[in-house]
Amino acid sequence: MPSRRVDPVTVEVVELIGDVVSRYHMEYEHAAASHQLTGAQAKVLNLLSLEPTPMRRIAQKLRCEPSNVTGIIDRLESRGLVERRPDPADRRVKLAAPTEEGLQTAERLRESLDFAREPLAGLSAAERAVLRDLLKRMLEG
Amino acid sequence: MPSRRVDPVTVEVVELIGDVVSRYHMEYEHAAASHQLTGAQAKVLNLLSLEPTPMRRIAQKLRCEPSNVTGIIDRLESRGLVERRPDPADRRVKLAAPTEEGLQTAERLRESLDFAREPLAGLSAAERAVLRDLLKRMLEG
DNA sequence: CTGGATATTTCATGTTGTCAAGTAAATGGG
DNA sequence: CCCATTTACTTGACAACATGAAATATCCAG
Repeated sequence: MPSRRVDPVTVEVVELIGDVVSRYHMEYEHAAASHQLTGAQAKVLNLLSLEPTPMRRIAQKLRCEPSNVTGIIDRLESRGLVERRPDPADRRVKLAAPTEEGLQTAERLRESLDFAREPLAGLSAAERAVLRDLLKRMLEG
Repeated sequence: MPSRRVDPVTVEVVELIGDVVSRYHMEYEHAAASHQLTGAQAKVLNLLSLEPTPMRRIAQKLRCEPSNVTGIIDRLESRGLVERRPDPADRRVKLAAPTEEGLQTAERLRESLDFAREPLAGLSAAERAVLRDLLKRMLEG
């Protein structure tokens, strides 16, 4: 029995979420590309702009293998946006940290990531609060 | 002007949408992998299960270059899930169509894509309707 | 019929992703 | 202290996905 008790509203919501996901990606990639970054690079640079992070931790955040992070950091480093620093507390660890230029790029990137802010302008403050609560409960479930 | 009037609720909603997107992807990839498919292959197979589709049209749906679709269809075809058919109306066009096995796989895939349905179960019918309307207005904006 | 547009493929190339193997450093039980 | 194990990272091999340019076949308008 493939689809039993399929509430039509649920189906609609599922489709809308698919649309949101699709739009999110499109606009994220576009914003990244406008700074000559791929989506993955933009994600990592944004992460590092909060604080220098060990390679392993980056892999966990990205939910990928650590060996993958090596390549992404390599490419960011070769462009002078990121550097590897030793961790004074553990010589095995390398902390990836943004350079000055990397921080500036991350800042400009954040500014161009208005994709979710602008569409939300159409909702009132009360509606945004309702949306927040519904999304929160959906994610908890 | 980097950050003018950044409503904290808006920021929260943006973050939650990021979470939704991340979770959607994770679960989509997982569902696809459980049928030995990549995310892109699952997306295409699902698309084709609705109707046979020209290569070019698939590229438009995926928002990628047509040359990319060639490879994805190649891999699906080599596994017997999809076949290329001539378009009787235009001999330049190739229609990608699911095989019988491809249709069955698409059907099973759909069943395992409950990722968005299950979390929504935590919301009442009225709440789902509100969520639908808010998402709809957000996407229109 | 010819010239330009369209649909697909092929090839070269780059990024992201996996896995297995290797190096270096930390850690804990004897 | 010493050795075995674990942990962090890199390397290398390989596959999928993505782009762009060039080739081929077909369509279509003039």
